[in-house]
Amino acid sequence: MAFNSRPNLRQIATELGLSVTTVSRALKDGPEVRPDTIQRVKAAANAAGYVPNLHGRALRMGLTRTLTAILPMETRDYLSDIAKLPLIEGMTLAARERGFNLSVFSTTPEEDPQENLSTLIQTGGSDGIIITRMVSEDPRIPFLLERKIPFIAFGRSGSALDYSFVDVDNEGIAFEATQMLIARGCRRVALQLLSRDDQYSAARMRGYIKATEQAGLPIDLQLVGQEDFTMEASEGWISRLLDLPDPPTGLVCANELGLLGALSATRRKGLAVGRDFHIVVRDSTHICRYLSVPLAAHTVDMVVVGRSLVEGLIQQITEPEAPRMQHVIEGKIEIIASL
Amino acid sequence: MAFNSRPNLRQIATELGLSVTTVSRALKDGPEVRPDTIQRVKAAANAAGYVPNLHGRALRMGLTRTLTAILPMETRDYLSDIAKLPLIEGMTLAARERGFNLSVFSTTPEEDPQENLSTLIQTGGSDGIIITRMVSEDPRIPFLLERKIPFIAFGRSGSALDYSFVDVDNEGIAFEATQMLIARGCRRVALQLLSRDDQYSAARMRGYIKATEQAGLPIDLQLVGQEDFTMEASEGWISRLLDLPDPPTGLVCANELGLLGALSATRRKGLAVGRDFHIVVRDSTHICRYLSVPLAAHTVDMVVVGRSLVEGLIQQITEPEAPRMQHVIEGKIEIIASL
DNA sequence: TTTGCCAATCGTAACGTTACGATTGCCAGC
DNA sequence: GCTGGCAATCGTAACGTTACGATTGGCAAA
Repeated sequence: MAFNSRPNLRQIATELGLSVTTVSRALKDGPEVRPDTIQRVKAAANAAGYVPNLHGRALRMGLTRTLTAILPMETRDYLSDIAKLPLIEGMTLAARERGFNLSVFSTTPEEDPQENLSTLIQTGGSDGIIITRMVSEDPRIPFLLERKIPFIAFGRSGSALDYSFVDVDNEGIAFEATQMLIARGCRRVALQLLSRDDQYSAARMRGYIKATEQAGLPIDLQLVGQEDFTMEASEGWISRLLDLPDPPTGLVCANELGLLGALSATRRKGLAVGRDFHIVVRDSTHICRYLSVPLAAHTVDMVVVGRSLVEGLIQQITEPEAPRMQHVIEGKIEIIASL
Repeated sequence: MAFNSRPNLRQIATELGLSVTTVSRALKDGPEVRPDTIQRVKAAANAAGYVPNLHGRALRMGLTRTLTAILPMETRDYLSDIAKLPLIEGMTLAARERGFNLSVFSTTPEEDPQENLSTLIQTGGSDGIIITRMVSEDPRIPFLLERKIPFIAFGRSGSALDYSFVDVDNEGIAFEATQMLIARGCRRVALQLLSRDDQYSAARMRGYIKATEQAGLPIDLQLVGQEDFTMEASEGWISRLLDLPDPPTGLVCANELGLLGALSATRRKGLAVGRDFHIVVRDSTHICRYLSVPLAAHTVDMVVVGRSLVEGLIQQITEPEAPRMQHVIEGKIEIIASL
């Protein structure tokens, strides 16, 4: 179907003088069909350009071979969304390899995520859902579990429920980042958190505290900021910290926007980043390479994350009884430009 | 289908003591059904949470209500791909409004586009295709036209064939950009073109020449560079131009990477951008806002482009005889940060 | 009462696939 | 020659939907 009238099983069957059943079985190497018949059928199917009709198959088998990823866009600024590109790439590549299609369902922040989910489920035509941007005790998790809809989450929700997820090791990332700054001589390190994502922030906070305590340094909650950091908000926040009597000399940034705000603030104070002030940024796509500023970045391969999400979801669809994938992906620190 | 067993027409029909046919017709306000029956059916369908099964319908009607967008990723650098995010957003939103799903087919540059197209067509399950990154005399156009596969292209191919496309007014953009630089006093303006896309480059070249000639200035082809500009390549190219005895004082950039290279080169030469040297950049997502450099950007609303592509494609699918959409979208110049 | 008409509803087939049980043909064993 | 068993193949039904022609019932006209 879809575009033009493509050959179907019946056409191939009559062409070969076989039944539809035999052709169907032959194409999937059914043991009931004689090997030479299988060869004949495959040759004919190939010649005719036969490809199974997805809808016929889906109707019969209750399987769509389509996965749907729900991707909320920040809209305010696509720079914050750039990590979604390698994510999409990883997801579609992995899906293609397994014979699935990836449907993308982009949403705006104004829309209710729950609402969207219902719409999507009703629209049907998908074997499973990839949800992102998890929040603490995310209501979508019980919602989907109750309805027995296969799904996988990018990010943990902190709920005790048993569900599939792939997450980035935020605790490890924050730990290593803080440790690195301390090793460079920063005795007071600022930590930038995002307000919207509790789990993410909690994990980073744990890593930060662990590294600070391990170094025998005191924890000063003044140095931890958690808000919805735009570039301006980030600039204001770091400016205020730099005005403290005992200002921080290192910063663990939340994301690219946080970095840009911090750079702006340090420039204004006349601090040289990489000498007077050290920054570790979370960067999924090496944008910060282009800033020509000495800093370190903790990067995570989002293509791998995307692939992993798709694989976990497909596993859940094909083997519902298998244990859920719960995969935490490590990042790695890279020096973007040294002093 | 899809996930769980949802109510179907038959269930609702037996529940109401009606036939499947009547229920089906009632749900689409068929004139053959009594108004109060329609009410009853709709109420029951609503209560049961009935939603038509896409595959049953697709099988019967030969329509998938799915569109597929083929998106080649640069991989080397997602920064060059960031415009795809608003594009995706526009496409999915418009598709959703019209009851279509958007399937994304991400490809890597190593893959053969033609090959990909065949795979995709064979996979089926799509009513139409959105192709991007058109090249001169793009072979995909006759390929798809021959097979009568509904498609729309983002970008023109320069071929004389009659097909649907949405394109950005590159000639107008280059014209306005050049004109603006000349108005700011630049008597020699450099133009940066990309090697991969002939149509794009040719259009920009036309706009550049038109503006230069209109101002009565000579055309110097030394100032026009066409290559695969990475940030480094761009920096090298503009550095060489600045070493000329009569260097340019203005630049029309190809994209974000070109801008970053140019900024790096001017910084090294000690030129103040916005005073000694003027830049107009093509920017689809306002990334350049974050550079805090005085420059002008020619922006195109990629959400609009995405919506337009989807609308053109759906039109072609639903009304095959209607004229093809051939839509050129204007950009607009914005001063990002003035001196 | 019969006929004709129209509105309302129903039954059947078909889209292309796969699951499952039925059928065919062949050959060994008696 | 008949039976049992097995390999190979076939036929039918079903998934949920819609198109199309058939059927029903009621009521007005003859």
